[in-house]
Amino acid sequence: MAKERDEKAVTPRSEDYSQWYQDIVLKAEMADYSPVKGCMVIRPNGYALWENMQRALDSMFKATGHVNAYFPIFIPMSFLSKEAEHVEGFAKECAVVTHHRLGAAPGGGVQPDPDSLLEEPLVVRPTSETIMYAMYAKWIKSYRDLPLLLNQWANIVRWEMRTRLFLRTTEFLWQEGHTAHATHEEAWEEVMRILDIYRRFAEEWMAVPVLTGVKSDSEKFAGALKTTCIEAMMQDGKALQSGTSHDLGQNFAKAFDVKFQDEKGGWQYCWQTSWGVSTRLIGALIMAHSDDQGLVIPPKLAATQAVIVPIYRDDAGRAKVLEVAARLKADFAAAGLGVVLDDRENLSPGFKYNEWELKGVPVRIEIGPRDVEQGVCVAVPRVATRELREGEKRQKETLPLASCVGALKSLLDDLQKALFARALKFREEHSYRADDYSAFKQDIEKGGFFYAHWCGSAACEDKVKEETKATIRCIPFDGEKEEGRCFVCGAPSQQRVVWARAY
RNA sequence: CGGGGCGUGGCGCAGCCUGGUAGCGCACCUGCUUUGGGAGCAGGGAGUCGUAGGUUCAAAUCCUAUCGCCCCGACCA
Repeated sequence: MAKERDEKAVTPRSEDYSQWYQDIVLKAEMADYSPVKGCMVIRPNGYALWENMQRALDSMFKATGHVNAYFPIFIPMSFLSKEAEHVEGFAKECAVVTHHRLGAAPGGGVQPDPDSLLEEPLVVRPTSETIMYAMYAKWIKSYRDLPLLLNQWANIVRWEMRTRLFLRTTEFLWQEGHTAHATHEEAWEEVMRILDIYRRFAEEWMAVPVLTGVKSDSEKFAGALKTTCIEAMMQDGKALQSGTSHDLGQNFAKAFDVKFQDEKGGWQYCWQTSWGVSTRLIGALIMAHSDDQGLVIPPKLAATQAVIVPIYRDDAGRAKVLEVAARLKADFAAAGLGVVLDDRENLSPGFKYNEWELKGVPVRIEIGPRDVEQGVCVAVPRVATRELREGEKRQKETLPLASCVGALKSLLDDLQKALFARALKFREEHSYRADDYSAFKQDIEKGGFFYAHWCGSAACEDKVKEETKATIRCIPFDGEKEEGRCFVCGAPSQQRVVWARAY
């Protein structure tokens, strides 16, 4: 029995965190490996989550004046080399299209037709700054054309050496916003406006608390003046960069000649921003909330908020229970809740409980003959929203059928809050002040965020990375000014920065 | 690109060392009994053992080559 259970269950986090993560993704049917190395198939359970994320983010972008557009997946190779830093940052991971036709191969099968060699190879976009700004140069002529606030939802390709489901795959889905402004101030406001949207999305929808801050120079986006980010802590104490918003200054504007005539008739280069979040957020969500039972999805992002599991002994009882269950389902659906009635036969209720827990459905509703008799049902949140009472193994709430919809809604609400609170508590319990570098070298092994003084030099940063694998995750915006000394070299420092090992 | 591991019914594995013509669990199909935390019994279908060579009377097993995938590290969202 124990062995059978092992086969169905996920590997416990304590045993092998990385295997646990993989098990969750595969067994909850979020994604699967594809025939192409490094690429994954996002299955309906995973894609539904992405769609809900898209919907929430997209409406926040729209509410702040952004509009969607779509640019080509192929970029002329020469575009990549127009901005020096940018090409250096991405050259190593670009897929290149060199032919436009297949022909018969000598040994059978097909091969690229040598006669179809492209004059200029095309790069599969690793990000779209270059091709978008080539167009911006064409569209922007006057200060009246600014600001230009575009976003696109797209797939991109980065040929990574090592991939992990959702966290880093060769192809992934994301949104990339690209804006052009008349002044640096406006551009910077945009950078911060978007970062705040990302923070709010992470905290309010994903229930994942994030730090916001600026990247050190060595961690910033290739071609940017400044990169701001949201950083989340995973349950193994590692950091996950979950979104970035870049101040591009005029670097790309100069490279692509994106300029406008101001009120006085003079020509000026635009100030630009770019920002993005990707399907990596799904990885963040999994690693922030899920447990050894399986996936945990916050109610606000779940496609299915509740699953109803009917319980019965015989045909008569079955009919009665299913009738009530169906009515309950209709009531939930009418209230705008995603609900599934699991009326599959020959599967025991216990089996269904485990399966839906594995898939992360926020609330399970049990309804059996006893409940029908008393006009109630039993609601079980995926994660407890309150302290368990004496003798209580898991939180089960008995809800009168009459007021069930409202009760479920508030239970979902409580769950959303509980998940955030739990994640925040976890982060706080794994955040430390580090003043002594040699102690830090020991402590970093256990994971967590370490707030330490840093002199600002890349040399100290490199040394730490070399010796501990930890990097500066961000220079937090809300960090207090505090006189101190770099914990590596002892030079003066005005503020603590956040160090951690990262994905 | 280094280090490790793995390719055997749909999934997870055993068998390989010591060659003898493929087995277990789960899943699936049928029937009956079941259903408040992963149900039981009976019957059934399904695998050219990653690929290509070689050794041998005989290869999942030994030898050689090759392909692929996963994990860990260096690069990155």
